[in-house]
Amino acid sequence: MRIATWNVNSINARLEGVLAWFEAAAPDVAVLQEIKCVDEKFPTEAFERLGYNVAVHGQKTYNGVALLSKSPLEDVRRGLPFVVDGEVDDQARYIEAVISAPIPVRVAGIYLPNGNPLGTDKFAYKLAWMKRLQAHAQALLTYEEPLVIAGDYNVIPEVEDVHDPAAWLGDALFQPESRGAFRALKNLGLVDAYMQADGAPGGYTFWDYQAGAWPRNNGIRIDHLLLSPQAADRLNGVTIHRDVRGEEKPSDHVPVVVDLAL
DNA sequence: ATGCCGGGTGGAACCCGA
Repeated sequence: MRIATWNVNSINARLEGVLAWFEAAAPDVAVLQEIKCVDEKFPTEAFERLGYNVAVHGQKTYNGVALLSKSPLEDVRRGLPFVVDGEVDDQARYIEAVISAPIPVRVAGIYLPNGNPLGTDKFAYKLAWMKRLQAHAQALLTYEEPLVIAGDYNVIPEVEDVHDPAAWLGDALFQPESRGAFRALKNLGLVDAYMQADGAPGGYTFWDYQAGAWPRNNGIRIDHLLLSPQAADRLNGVTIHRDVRGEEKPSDHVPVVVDLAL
């Protein structure tokens, strides 16, 4: 079973290229981030024609996530639980479902907050969101089942994951607090699929639109798939579809696909 | 290069992304 994650930077602006990629790559499951539309504006029928079941957690203008699967979706959750009662969150950044394959797998799609600039409520929101994610991941891990938490984490885990580390020292994606929270998440018992399957430096998944970042390969690795032990034990490989970045009207992120023996 | 590009909104200029 192949499970993909892709920040598409507006599903409707990107639809033609996204559908072409889905026809060619044909992942069994995919999570999309930054769809930038409400549920009713998501091109559900176009994906259904390709054989996908569709679950959407959208919002107007910003954020928005979707989960697609050729097998039926069960137990769909939209939004992370709150750690403290009474908290509110109007940003659509989390979707989760159980894929009813012969061996079921729970797949979560996340669009983790960017957090820039530092010293603002945006960075505090990022760290608070990561705490909520950690609490929920800890709960899910108690099920001891195949689990994949995939998406745009907006965290550069290590210096090997960035072409020009010095340029990112003041950025929320490369702060010790952000990297520490990502490590804490992994320390619950989750495995970074790319690091287990490959681990080569420079496995970038994002290149800025500006300043010739793509032709200069000035990239960062921020799109990750974290696996529970039951999923990691079935890991066949990970593929970063970096060529997609060079196509017409690309997203600034490329798809990352994990292959699990499920 | 704390916005050079690019998308969305709304109908110009501004918010947001990483």
